[in-house]
Amino acid sequence: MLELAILGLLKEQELHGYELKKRLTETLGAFSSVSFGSLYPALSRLEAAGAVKAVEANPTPPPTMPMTGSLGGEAAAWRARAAGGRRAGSGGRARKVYGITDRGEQLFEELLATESASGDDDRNFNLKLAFARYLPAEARLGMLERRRAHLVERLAQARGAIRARRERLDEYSRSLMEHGTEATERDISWLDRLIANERSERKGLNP
Amino acid sequence: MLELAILGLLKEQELHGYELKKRLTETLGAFSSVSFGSLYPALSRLEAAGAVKAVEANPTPPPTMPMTGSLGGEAAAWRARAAGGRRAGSGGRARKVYGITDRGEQLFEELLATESASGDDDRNFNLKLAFARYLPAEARLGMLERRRAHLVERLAQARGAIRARRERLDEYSRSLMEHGTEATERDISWLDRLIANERSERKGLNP
DNA sequence: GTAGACATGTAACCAGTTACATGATTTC
DNA sequence: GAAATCATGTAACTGGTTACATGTCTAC
Repeated sequence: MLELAILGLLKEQELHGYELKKRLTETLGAFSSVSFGSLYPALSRLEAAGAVKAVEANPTPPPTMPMTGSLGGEAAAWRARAAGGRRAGSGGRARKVYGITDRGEQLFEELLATESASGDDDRNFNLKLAFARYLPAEARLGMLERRRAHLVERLAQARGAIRARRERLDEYSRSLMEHGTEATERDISWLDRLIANERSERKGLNP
Repeated sequence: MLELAILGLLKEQELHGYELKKRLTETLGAFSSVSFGSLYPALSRLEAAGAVKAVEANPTPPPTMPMTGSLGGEAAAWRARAAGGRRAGSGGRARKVYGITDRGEQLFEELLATESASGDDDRNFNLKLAFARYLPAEARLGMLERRRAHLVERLAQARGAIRARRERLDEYSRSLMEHGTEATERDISWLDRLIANERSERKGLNP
């Protein structure tokens, strides 16, 4: 999971661990806080697997990103390679800037497509959605629909549980469960909007 | 965390592992799925620590629960001790029915009060709220307010992140983040309602 | 000269997971 | 007698965590 997030960020631009962590924390809600203690080992694993490699902090020409047309991130890219070689003008100890390899791109694709049975599920979906733009339209739609189905089922169960126990539920549990079902309802209709969007865009493209 | 959930359920009535798992799954949203592989070891640990003990599946008179006035749960209590001794009329292998001890009650209190720095945080809060009725009013209010403060901070950060990157965010990430902030806003106002409730009840009781 | 941001890494631990092993009882 | 459900448990693994160790550079 963390691997996926790392690869996804490195796909956009080369980064060193410290900067990577910042990005992880501030942009991917799924990783409100990764610790260095898990980030660096993850990077090592990826490096050992040949999915990323340490690059000379060369003057990387604005890394051509064909997919998004994202003009942004430039400031950060600059920050990441500041002043050429390792040990930049600002900041401390020598940094190791990583780039994604072809193997890494491949692995990313696999991880993103995986029906990741294990793990948090909610977190997982959020993370994958953050990288959904890299998925082919088909797969993306499938992912949204599976998620929707899953939430619908969860909602049904939650409602069942509430109905079955309503009177013997204390005030706090009841409020918690009701709030939970409301949140799930909203998640579902949010997904509905995303799905509708996908479909209309698809229709627009191959008429 | 699992320990807390187990103790909380055993506080209400004696249960065996299998039944415990069902309760965990269906009522505590925080444990949508605990596996036996973690439940049984947890029970062993608790038993080793003297927090729970295996009880003779005696004809337990309707376990007097002073705190909640919950009339419910009787059907399940019956199910749990069906037909007296171990190896009941229905179902398979001999079961081990656990009850909470004084040590366990104490541990429960500690776990519930703990500023559990580690772990999921969201999950954690939900679980604790489910047992909030066991907390003294003071502590309960404190817990709600800390949670609120935490969410407010998270909201501010999320908004900052969105503002800072709005244009260079792809459609999916943006939608995800916006949906996230909306959810957080709702969580906050839900908490506000709970907090208001606490205060008004407190006022009602010591005028 | 010291506080604080930048930067990387290791080791011990933790709370859960899956997969496996075992076995009784009921229902078809 | 096969399948489903009830019931308990172990072993190997996973994916993170905290705490610690180390070091550089900048700004006050």
